[in-house]
Amino acid sequence: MSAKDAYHHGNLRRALMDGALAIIAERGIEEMSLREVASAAGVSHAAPYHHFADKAALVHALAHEGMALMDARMAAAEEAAGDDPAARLAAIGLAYVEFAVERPDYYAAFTSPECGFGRGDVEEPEEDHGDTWGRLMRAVVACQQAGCLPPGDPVPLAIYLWSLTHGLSELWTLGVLQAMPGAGAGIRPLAEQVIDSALGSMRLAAGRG
Amino acid sequence: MSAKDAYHHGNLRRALMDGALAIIAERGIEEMSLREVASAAGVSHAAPYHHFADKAALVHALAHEGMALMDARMAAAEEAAGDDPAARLAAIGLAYVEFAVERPDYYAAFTSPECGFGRGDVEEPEEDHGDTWGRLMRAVVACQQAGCLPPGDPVPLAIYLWSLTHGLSELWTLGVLQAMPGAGAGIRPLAEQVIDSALGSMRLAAGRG
DNA sequence: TGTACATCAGTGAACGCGCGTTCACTGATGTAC
DNA sequence: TGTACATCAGTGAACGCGCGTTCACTGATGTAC
Repeated sequence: MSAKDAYHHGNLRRALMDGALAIIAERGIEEMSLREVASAAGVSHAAPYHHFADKAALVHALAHEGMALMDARMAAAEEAAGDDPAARLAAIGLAYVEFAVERPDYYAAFTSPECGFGRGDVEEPEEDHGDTWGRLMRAVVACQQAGCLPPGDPVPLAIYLWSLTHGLSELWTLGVLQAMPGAGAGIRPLAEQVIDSALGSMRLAAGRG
Repeated sequence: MSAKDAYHHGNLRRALMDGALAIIAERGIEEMSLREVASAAGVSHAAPYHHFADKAALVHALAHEGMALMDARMAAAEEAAGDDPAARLAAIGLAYVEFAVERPDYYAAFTSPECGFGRGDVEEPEEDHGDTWGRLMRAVVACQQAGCLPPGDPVPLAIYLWSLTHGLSELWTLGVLQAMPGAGAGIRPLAEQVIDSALGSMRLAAGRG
């Protein structure tokens, strides 16, 4: 970046967010400092304050963007899965795991205690967040109506599936699963197996009930 | 604590660990500093260095102790569950979730990237850690032999159950699930429902296969 | 029981560091005429 | 097209802070005789 580009950078906001993501991906969100982000963007450490009120605002912006990206990805996967409700639900789950594993930077941002998907975001999803929980619920209900998930309250089913995919993502990212035999093929086969197993055995339970 | 007790404290190591746990429980592991821990124990900020080589050693000790406590709890729950392999497996899972939720301080310590149950601990469990993974695997195999889990490679089944319980614990601790309707009764009914549902539908799948 | 002494576990000053944030500033940019 | 000027987005010095860690020290403790 030339000296001229540095002045009236044009995209400093974006550059700062990307720099922050890179640092988070590399060393974790606790290690991310505004000063390092600024210096990585080739800018003085005071410059970010023209684009973010404070450090928390940067993290919040990342969380926001991350949720929107993940929801978009889940929407696309759901759409691509066709009409079968079970396939759509599986696609949502797989997209969740893949996003969490591929983008631990975003995932760390919107999973962070201060601005993650704690209380408020589930109850009052902001519009441009996407509505991950709502999407999951609708897919679960559609499966119930199609008879491939047991009838009754959909909430416990949604919690079950969210826990499963969230836990799988987390154990992978923590490194536990990556150390296990057969992990060489990456998260995708494992996620497919886990999700198919969940939906498959639940479908049996639905048929029985 | 009197001034006399402060000298040759006798239990400063324990007091430091307890103080660290309290701070972690209250504000998270990133906020825990050796200086604050020392001051909470009523001792100068240099005193901890007579008991821990550095800050990482403190966290490591907490992780170690936490794993041992959790394993002990799982062992007790398993024992108390009697002879039915499915009941034993469910008890293990429930104990995992309860420990994680009740002791987010320990959980944060042994889940932390630097000294958590990342790579090494699964492959080479230290003896006094307890062997959480091994316990889970044995319980899964026992269920397979009893015909209440599908036959075949037990590893994916164990991963499945670990992901489920880990994810449930994490979503609860993050606060997402606590904001949902019906969360007033705490984690236990939810955990029981989720675990029973998993084992129940898998048992159906086992009967079918 | 008393005394000398080694060891143990504290103290408090000091180090250098990186951090978030503020502030007066200045050079570049874009606009009105 | 040229000029005056408001605004925008940078700079760099400075602030106070808490941190991990080191160090020489000292008072308490326990033990050998």
